[in-house]
Amino acid sequence: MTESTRESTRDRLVSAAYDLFDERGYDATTVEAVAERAGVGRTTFFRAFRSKDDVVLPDHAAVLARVAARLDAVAATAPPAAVATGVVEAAHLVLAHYLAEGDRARARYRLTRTVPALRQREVAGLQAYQRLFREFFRGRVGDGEAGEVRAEVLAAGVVTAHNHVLRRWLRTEEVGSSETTAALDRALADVLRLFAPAPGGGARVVVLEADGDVDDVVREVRAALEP
Amino acid sequence: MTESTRESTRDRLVSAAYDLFDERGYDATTVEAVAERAGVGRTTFFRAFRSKDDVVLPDHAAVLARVAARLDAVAATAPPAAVATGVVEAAHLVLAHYLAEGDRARARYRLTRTVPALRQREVAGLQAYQRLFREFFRGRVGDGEAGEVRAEVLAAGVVTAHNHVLRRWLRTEEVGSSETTAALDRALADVLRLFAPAPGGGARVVVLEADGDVDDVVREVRAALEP
DNA sequence: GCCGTCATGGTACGCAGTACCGATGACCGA
DNA sequence: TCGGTCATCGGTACTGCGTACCATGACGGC
Repeated sequence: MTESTRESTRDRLVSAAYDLFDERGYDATTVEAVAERAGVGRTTFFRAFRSKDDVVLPDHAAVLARVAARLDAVAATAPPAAVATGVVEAAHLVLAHYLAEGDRARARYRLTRTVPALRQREVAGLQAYQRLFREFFRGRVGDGEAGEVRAEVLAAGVVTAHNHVLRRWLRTEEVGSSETTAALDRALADVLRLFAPAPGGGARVVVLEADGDVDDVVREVRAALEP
Repeated sequence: MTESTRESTRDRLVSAAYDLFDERGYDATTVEAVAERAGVGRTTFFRAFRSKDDVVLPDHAAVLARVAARLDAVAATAPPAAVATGVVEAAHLVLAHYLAEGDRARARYRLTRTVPALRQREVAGLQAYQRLFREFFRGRVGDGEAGEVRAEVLAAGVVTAHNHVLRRWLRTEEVGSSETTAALDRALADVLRLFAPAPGGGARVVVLEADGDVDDVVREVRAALEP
């Protein structure tokens, strides 16, 4: 059988699975029932998907690979601005995929909310993204043990912020895509700013908010830096 | 009563499981074999543990409850210093549990590294901690949508930093407990400092590193704050 | 037309997890 | 001491996921 028809059976299996999960629920739906509705045998299902829950997240690997490719495109010596751009654009890749999916993404969200096995599966998927970003940040946010921790924490922050915005979109139906994109940018900027290296290179200072007097802030900085 | 029956059935099952997992591997060990070595029936195993992988993380729920209790002890109006202390002490509870476990914790680490199902289970456990810290930080690190994101990102940072230090201890055998405790404090301070509100209340400034001249830093702060 | 090659589907099996039920034994009041 | 009650245990049977194996048929090269 050719490649195109193999893909179509895969798609038919996904559609059949989502339909049945919606009708009877995840646990009450057997793999055999999904295969039967898709018009294939049970064996074919397990050839297309490694497990029953794999059919719920069919293109996780593909999106992950696209994110990895976008991050790989950033040179090791890239300046901070290019690093930030790479992160933001990688995040946009994921968001764009969800926005394109539309209703199916929302159906999956409902499933992962209610079925513990699928929730675990989804969290494991997030972990894969986090590992990607951790490797990406390694060496870019400091050296030594502190740098390692910072890279991992930053990666967790990026993934968490993205996931937060994504969940917000999935939860509420009236939020537009442009609004969601803007919210993602804001959230990512909030996270990335925390770890932004200072232009001078000697010290790293982050100003989160500046409602008070500037002199107070300066005094505070001096107190923190001078022994 | 003999020595073996004085130990609770649950503990006997855990020991039998870890022994067999070490001898034959996780997948090659059946629940029936574990129950048989523990001297009980298969039904009793499933009465003590909800699933096969539950026996690998037997006191996850207990440690989680202790952490929750420690965080609950922090008043909603507690000052930032008390908030930070609560977080650090809660993290120390988890670390202390691992240090007390010793070899079993290392055996579990090896298992979670090699068996995919157990790795998924472990990250799901981390998610539970993260949810706890998220609720704890909610309302303490800002209001509105930005505050929500920040609470979740901060929770992810705390859990990630803790997990990083913990994994480092699990990986290398020569690291002492006091050294690990110090590393945990450092890592948590690094994370918490990012979100620490300024004492003055008007501005928030974070000094991550200060290798350069103090005047340079001050100039930088002024440049960032003054429009 | 004949023969590899590969996707398919069917069969059988192991094992996790659940439901049910009878047996055992501890505890307690009479 | 006896009998009743109740909880815990172990055994049995069942569903369903996931895997291994094998026969079949379609396709393409020779």
